[in-house]
Amino acid sequence: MAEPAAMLTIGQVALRSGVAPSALRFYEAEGLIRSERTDGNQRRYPRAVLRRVAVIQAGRTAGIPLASIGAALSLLPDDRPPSKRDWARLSRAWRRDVEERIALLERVRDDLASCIGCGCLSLRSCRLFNPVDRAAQAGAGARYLLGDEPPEEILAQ
Amino acid sequence: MAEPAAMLTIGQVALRSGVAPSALRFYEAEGLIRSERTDGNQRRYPRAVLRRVAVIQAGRTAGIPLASIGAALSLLPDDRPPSKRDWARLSRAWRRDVEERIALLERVRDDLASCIGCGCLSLRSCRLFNPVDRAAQAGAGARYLLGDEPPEEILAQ
DNA sequence: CTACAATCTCAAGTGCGCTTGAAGTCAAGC
DNA sequence: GCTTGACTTCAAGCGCACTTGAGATTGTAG
Repeated sequence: MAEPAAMLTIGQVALRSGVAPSALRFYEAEGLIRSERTDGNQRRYPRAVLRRVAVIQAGRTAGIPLASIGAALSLLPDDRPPSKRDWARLSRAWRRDVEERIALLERVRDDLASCIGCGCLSLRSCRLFNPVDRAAQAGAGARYLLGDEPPEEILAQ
Repeated sequence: MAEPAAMLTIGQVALRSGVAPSALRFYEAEGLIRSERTDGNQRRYPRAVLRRVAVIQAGRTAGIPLASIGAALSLLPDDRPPSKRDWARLSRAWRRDVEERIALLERVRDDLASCIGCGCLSLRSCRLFNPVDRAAQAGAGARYLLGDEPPEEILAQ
């Protein structure tokens, strides 16, 4: 006697997820979520969409680009609960991303702290000017190539 | 006998900082850095600009919007080394931002971990669906307003 | 003096993640 | 049956942080 599992309107999903209808339509256009349609062409979502939207939200918070989130979501079943393995795979992959991001931020935090110590006056030791893994960013590469002398010159004021 | 402290061309600053000339011009247009000009109207930077650019880079890495970085920089002297107090002020302010951001990411990380445990099958305990401080994001407010029942319904598949 | 790389300005373009607006359709309550 | 609010599509716009390109000028090495 499983009921038809009432579908949600876009407004209801928006309310429950905290995501604007326009964003939901956008996600659908980008293939991150799907909907069925009424005879009158209005979207109807299975409840499972809320899970997907929650995952999208978590990914966005973690700074993962929408396209990557979409790729990850495509590994999950579309409107059925993901299996433990499905989920573990996605979860692990993101965890690494998140932890890298955390490590980067911790480094910035520590650099800021160390700069309080050095006062940035005689900052031979200031890590802000030793941008070790700055290249790790999505930069245009080619950072500190040839002319990269040690901060010596920078230090002279 | 302090020499004229040779100025840097935009290309040199680009090379040493790892920031593209176009970005340096952009930063100047936005008031984050300044330059002097040669008779022929080319930019010349004092070495101190490298400090400012490094600060900009650190801020960007920390996810601080350029405008806020600009505001922070405006508290620092323009082409002289900042005093310990100047620096400590900026440094402390950003440190809080960075730590908030880290805390947010740690929460996402932990949520992902907890979801491995719950498998998202019977996720009464899944924190992904309990978006506690999701509202802390730069969202459009109004998240989980009235119709915000506990995940009960979400849980039903 | 000349050649050539580097620099200049200004306008327009890019990528991401949406939002907004116009013009029209649908669905639910009275 | 009608009104009203929620919904539809499509195109365009926005904010951020830059990049790109055109066309002109500068600065330096030979």
